Amino acid sequence: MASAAPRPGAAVRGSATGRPLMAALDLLGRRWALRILWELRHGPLGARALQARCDRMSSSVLYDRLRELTEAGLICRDDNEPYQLTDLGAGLGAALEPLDAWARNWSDRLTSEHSPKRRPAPGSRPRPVAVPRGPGEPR
Amino acid sequence: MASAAPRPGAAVRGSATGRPLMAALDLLGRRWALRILWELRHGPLGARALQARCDRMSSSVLYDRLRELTEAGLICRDDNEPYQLTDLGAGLGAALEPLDAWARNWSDRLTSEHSPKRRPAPGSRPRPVAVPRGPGEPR
DNA sequence: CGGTAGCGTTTCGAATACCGAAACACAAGG
DNA sequence: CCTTGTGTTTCGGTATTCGAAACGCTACCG
Repeated sequence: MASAAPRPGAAVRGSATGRPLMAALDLLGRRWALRILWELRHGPLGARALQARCDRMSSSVLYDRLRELTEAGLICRDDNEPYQLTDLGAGLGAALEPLDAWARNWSDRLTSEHSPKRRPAPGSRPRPVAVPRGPGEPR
Repeated sequence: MASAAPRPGAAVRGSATGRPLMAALDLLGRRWALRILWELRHGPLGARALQARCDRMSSSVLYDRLRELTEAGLICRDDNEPYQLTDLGAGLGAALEPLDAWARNWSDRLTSEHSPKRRPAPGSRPRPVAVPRGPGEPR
């Protein structure tokens, strides 16, 4: 049986504190979760249509995710209509864009420094940075 | 033995496409990964100090994450100095803020609609939203 | 009727990730 | 020496997550 969907305030993967960001990353970090939301951006889709768009996604995971995302209020469905995003789920898309941009930059850096093992080319290796005094702290 | 750290371009958890965002979520969605980065925002920390700040994190996972984050170029260490963020890792903090803000809003909504099971109070249930025609597509 | 095709959904064995505690190595100090 | 404090690895057990196959249902069609 699949366990309960991550909720802010309760213990989640990544930390027992239940900080909202942790809960979000727990939810979204699960396999295919984000991909499902992504596919739904284009419009409502049925379960099998979703599965078709997400190559290799198995249906058990699909339904686990659908249930979790529904409990989280990111998707919903009317009666037996196809699944669709809620306004909350749609807002998530915008919130992910900076992370997406960062990830692209990250990807560029990793791939430009010739891929082989890990050790970046001499002179271009990751430099430490002066710590910017983060404002909030995790609790 | 721990497997290789997720890299953009290679298959990762969440999708076989290796889209940068997916790889990022794979990496960051792993238990304690983000927490470690978060703790390092305050300044360099040694392994045991990190473990102390992250209650209940077991050392085996800690070192798995440290290795992964290092391979990903988000953290580094000079010789046997404490671990610290790279500029790339520090930039991630900023990229996460919108997501953090979204997560707080999400948290507020979930907790305000009296927690019980899932069905939100009548009249406040998640409404579907007109699909905003997302620009990019997954691939 | 049968059959077969599409959909939503569940079951189940196997792989993986995670945990907690113990141990190893190594350096410094008393 | 012996203790104390680091950084790190190993190991057995447990929980989570996966993928493939199966199940049930509603058409639709010959």
